[in-house]
Amino acid sequence: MKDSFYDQVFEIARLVPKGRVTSYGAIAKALGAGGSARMVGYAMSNANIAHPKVPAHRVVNSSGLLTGKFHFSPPELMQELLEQEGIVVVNDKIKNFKSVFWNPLEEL
DNA sequence: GGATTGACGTGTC
DNA sequence: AGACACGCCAATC
Repeated sequence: MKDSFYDQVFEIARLVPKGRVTSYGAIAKALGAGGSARMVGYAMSNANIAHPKVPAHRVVNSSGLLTGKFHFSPPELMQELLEQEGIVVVNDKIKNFKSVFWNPLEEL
């Protein structure tokens, strides 16, 4: 499954710069999938076992909420990684989300 | 090959 | 502000 939708999602996810985050919808749009934001998230389920590793912690929902944190080995890992990159997370959501948001469409 | 599913998104109530 | 509903679309069963 190399040319599947998943791999495209992984690619974009890997392109997210350190200290920045993006949303599922943004990735979907960057892929031209538009409304298939759910697929992006669904694909990230494989991110845990995907190689090379995918910085899934840099991908959140449109509200900057860490929706998928419970999918990490330790759920708190997601926030940990984000904070390590200088991203402030409060109450499971990213602070200054708009400031750290990385738009794939603008970079690609 | 139809039905189910989902780490979403946007709009309403 | 918080809860609920519907739409979208590909992968999996």
